[in-house]
Amino acid sequence: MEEKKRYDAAEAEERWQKYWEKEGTYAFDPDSDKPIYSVDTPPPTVSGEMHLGHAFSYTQTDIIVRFKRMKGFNVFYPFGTDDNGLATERLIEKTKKVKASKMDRQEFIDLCLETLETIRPEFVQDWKSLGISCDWNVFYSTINDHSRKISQQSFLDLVKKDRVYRKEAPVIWDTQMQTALSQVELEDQEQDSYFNDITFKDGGKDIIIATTRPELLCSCVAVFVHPDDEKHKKLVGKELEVPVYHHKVKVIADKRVDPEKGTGIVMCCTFGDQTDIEWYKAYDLPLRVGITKDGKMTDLAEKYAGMPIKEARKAIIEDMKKSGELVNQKKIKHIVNVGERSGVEIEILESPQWFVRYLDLRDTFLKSGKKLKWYPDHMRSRYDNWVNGLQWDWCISRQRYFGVPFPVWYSKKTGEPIFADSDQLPVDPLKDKPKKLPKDHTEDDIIPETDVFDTWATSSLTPDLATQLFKDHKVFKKLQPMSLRPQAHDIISFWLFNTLVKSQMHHKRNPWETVAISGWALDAKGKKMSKSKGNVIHPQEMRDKYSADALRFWASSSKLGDDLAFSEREFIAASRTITKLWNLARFTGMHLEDYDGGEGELQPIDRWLLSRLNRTVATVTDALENYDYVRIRLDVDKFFMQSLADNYLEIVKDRLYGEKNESRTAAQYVVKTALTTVLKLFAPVLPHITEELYQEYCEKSSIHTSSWPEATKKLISDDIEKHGDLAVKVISAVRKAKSQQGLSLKHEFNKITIESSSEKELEAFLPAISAATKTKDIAFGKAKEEIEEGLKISID
RNA sequence: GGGCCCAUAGUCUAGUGGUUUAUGACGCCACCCUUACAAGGUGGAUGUCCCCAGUUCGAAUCUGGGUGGGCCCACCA
Repeated sequence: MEEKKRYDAAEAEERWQKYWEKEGTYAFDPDSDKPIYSVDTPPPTVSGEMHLGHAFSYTQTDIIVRFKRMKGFNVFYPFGTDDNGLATERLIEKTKKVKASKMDRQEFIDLCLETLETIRPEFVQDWKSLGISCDWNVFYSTINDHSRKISQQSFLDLVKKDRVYRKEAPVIWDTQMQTALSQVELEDQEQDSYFNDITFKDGGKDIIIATTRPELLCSCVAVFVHPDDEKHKKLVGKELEVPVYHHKVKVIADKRVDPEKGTGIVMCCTFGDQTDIEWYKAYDLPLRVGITKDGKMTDLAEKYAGMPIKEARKAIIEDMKKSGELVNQKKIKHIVNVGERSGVEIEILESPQWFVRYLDLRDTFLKSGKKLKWYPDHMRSRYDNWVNGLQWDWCISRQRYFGVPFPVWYSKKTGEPIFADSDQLPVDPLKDKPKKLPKDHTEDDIIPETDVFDTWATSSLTPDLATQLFKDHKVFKKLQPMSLRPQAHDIISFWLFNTLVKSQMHHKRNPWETVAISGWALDAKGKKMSKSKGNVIHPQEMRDKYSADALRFWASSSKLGDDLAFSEREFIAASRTITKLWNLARFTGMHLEDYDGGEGELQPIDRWLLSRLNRTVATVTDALENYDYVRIRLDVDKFFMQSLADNYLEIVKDRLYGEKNESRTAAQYVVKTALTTVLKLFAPVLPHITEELYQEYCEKSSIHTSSWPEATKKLISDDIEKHGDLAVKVISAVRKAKSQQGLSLKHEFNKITIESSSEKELEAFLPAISAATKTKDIAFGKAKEEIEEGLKISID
């Protein structure tokens, strides 16, 4: 047999990935009777490449899934890509140098679909090359026909259940992207601004109000003061004259006013911020729209009409300075909401939108959250926190070009919506016509809805998108509810919550039994990675430099839910473990060529190792059942490096090299058992190297479909371990002596005298000590005795 | 401002009341070519367990308060 001296990770990893795909190692078997473990895999957004956070969290899930597979589950582990919505639009606009707003809509959609097809394989390849054990044939894209159909079906079902409505409502608006946004799509940004003290007129008296947005004066519909504000409460009920525009507005008392802020008096505009919306609703205030959808002033702004918002602000400030209506300006820094993709300050505008009504279901959602098993458990409170804080129904419409269209048309005559038939889905109302027209309507009497769904409206259906691939199969019912939802903590309020909402509405049950929440991968300083900071680490580079297994080893070093700072040293440590495994397996294999499969005559040191091994199996298995995969890293690594490699192997070397007898057979048995078990325990974390060594030295079939080791309880013994540990202490003391005297470890002392109160326990390990220290003459003795030659060791 | 989480050697980390003179790794220092491995081995040095107070016979561990950091929410006139 030609032996390779070194492990070529890059070569081996690619070879095994191809092997797994060819052999269908991770294929879900719909015909199997084994219990199913199903995973609602997060579909990553096709944005060109996998980032380190992906590598981190997908590895953590993969470890759990690989464990379940080895435990005998029929694993359903699909893979999808999320190629819906704004992210894709932006990607296409950038790479293809086009503007969606300046193109024919269908042409743009075709370009998106076409581009996605070409970049998707390469994108998915990053996941494959990490050794993620998804069944790549169970695939969905959130924009393909299958998903569009399910998403539209979901909408129609909610219509039927009276859970959706269309309404003119104030929505968060991005004037650059020209669409409604959800709370999720906002970012905070600190900006320099001015607090402008401006004068409203109470008859002849000046009332000073501070505002950062004087250009909204044309939209001013009321003025508010705090009901307990002694200074200003006498104004309540009066009508004030708005500067510049001279219309009159009422003064109303409301406790949402902070009397300490500004002058303690606030103007309410429709709309400046969220509080304005609340007041607008609570006091039935008029609507005065000052801003257009593309961020310019309306005719209401009179001389400023048509100006972009910021320009209008400057102009109105200058004019008010001249007129004396602006009495003071204070420079401030304040936080404003900007669109996460456009970076532009958001506005609140009223526009017709589709909503999912769910505020009435708050209690159901809280109860459902309690029924889920959360790992780690404390993540549940983030969910509760969000549900308790819900203020608005879910706005699911977006005024974008690329996405899943609403299956809706409107009657030109009545304005009533006309819904698609569920058997004509997926539909694009821009191209298709409704199956049934309302009475007295021809096709010319209808107009299509041009809005598309919020991406969450579709991605909240991932359990359905994945399992409905098996809809016509008898296994379908068993796939839901799914066993596991893995995801990161930042999107608990969106993806997790929305998925639960849809599942409760459609199926009246939770979409999964368990959720596993992973943390974030941070840069080496523990800071969030972002392109603008330039601290992005590409997992592909690390994979190429070290190996996929090393990358996984790093990812497995942080507890579920904890963030992990990038550390290249961990990759070096991982490489070391991988090399060590390789060498240990080679050594073991060398001595197993004539192994007959028997147990031989076990020596005390053999029982010591077997006890440690079985204890490790027991704790690691138990931990993995609780999603605590870090134990693999902590316990298996420790067992393998310390007990097995550093001590046991050094001790049994001379038995393995020695003549064929029962003692040698026992050593072969233990070494083979330990190697096989260690490989299996490491397999979820290091799938490539363990497969390589398992198939070379253990079995000719995949380690990943082999059975997870079971701990043999009767082999675990506290006493044996304690006594063996003493022997290891003696060996360590001898090594220390050699090290301090500058002697080679091979050096043979004439005699070693051990002083210990545990002579009886050590007695049985003398042959092991002798072998590891290369010294034949070992005896017990007293410290006081004069020893003429050799080494004296004291152990207690 | 509110909720949740985190804080252990230069760095990462184990440890949820006594078994700990705190675990392992990286890094550092010294020695060693030893029949798996020099991409190695053996040994060594390195800690106010964030701070203060309390509970307890005993606290890294429990309680309260503080400081620093993270995520989410709210505010952002």
